[in-house]
Amino acid sequence: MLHNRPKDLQETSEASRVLQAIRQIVSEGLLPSDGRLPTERHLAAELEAGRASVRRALDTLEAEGLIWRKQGKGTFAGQPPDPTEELAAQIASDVDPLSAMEARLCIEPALADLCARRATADDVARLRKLAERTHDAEGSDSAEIWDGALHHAIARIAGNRLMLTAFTLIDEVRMGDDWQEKRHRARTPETRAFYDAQHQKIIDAIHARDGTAAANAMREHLETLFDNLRKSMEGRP
Amino acid sequence: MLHNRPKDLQETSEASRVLQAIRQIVSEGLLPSDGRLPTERHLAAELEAGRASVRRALDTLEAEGLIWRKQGKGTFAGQPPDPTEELAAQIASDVDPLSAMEARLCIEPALADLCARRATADDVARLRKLAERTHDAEGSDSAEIWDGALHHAIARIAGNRLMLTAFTLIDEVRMGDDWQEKRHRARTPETRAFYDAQHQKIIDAIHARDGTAAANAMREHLETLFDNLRKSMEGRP
DNA sequence: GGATCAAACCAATCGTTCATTGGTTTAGCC
DNA sequence: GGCTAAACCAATGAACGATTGGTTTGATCC
Repeated sequence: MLHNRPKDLQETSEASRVLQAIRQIVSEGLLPSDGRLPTERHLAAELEAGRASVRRALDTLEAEGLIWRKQGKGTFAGQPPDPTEELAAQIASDVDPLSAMEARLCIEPALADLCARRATADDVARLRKLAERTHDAEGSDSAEIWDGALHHAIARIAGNRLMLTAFTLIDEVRMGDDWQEKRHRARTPETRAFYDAQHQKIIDAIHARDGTAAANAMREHLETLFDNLRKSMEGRP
Repeated sequence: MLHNRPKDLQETSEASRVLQAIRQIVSEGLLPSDGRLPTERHLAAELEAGRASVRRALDTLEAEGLIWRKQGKGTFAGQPPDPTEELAAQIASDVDPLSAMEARLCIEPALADLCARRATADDVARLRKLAERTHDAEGSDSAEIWDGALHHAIARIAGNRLMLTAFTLIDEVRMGDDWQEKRHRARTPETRAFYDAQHQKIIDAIHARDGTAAANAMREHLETLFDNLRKSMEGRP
């Protein structure tokens, strides 16, 4: 409770006072295990503020990605949950690497296209940073992870929730199991240099806002991956 | 009703009599659109048999894969549904009609392509039958359903589990609600004739095993749907 | 005795209702 | 302009009852 707020010390506005108070609640571990915050009405009463002020503060925190809200449900700390993983686990058993690649070849060029048409300057900068990380990665493991992050970022920037979910589904299944090893074998120093160049080409097209070129570059990239995967598989089935 | 069953002709047992009767109900198209069978109690009364006999018959049909049952829900013809619906229901809230159409434009042409390369003669025959049903459908509701079944069949024949799941995801979200009404307005007698012709074109391409043509025909079909949806939306937002 | 039926009960599901919660608007107060 | 208070909307969830498949029991009929 903050009942003893001195009325004469109003150097900071009501808005920032409330924001600070809620931010403290969130950052400290003072929440139930599900991360649920008190209701807006409750917070308003507790902080002796109006609901509008509380909501403005929550708006800020939501924009910062620290909380997420759902009408009729509540306000929660952290990121909104992604139910995709569960579904991916369920269907992973009857999906083989080739059909996963087929699916990627279908959806990722389209995502690159949308990405090129919707990316902001910030987005492009973030992609370049990810490509750099992929390039600089030491081990094959690490390179895989940054490569995945790059593809995922492109999917997110594309700005279509359904297609992002479809991509995530494919990605989860792909990361799932088994063929991890096969892909590892398919990633040699030579292919890595090749992949880096293709990533550059994709990002350049996105930077140039050329959706068609981005889609083509992505398709080319995936075809390369596909070929290498096939080679690696027919060698040792 | 089978009230006039002669008591003296008991060459076949009660069990097989009930089984035959229910099998007929399932195989004929005497079910509501969702494939729901009458309740066990209802069937028992209708067939003048006990519930136990009806259940034994349903056990057989379930073992044959012709029906599936769920406690508290009912008995249905066909196969049990995917776990995809759950995911669809969860993300349906933040998907708008336009982005759903965007996703369809991405995935369905690719599915048509794969379908053309993998469909058997039986598959093509089934597609033609569905297109016919769509054409003959009386109401706008009914046409929607058969249209959906046609697109779903193409996705299934394409033979890629991941892409089928992605399609089902989009389809479930699309069928969810809200915009149902908008799509209804977009479906007029003129557009329906147009759609029928486009369906024909798609199936012809599949029949000819021409993947590229099938994809293009599908894309054209979806573009038409997209345009009509947009018109219908801007008219009354 | 085997098969069948009637009845009763259990458990899962669905539709409805109602309270809760975030989302939004309006009016009034410094 | 910033803030509060109040009222309303829309979405969610908990609770209840009705429905439906799942199961058991005992009676009935060849």
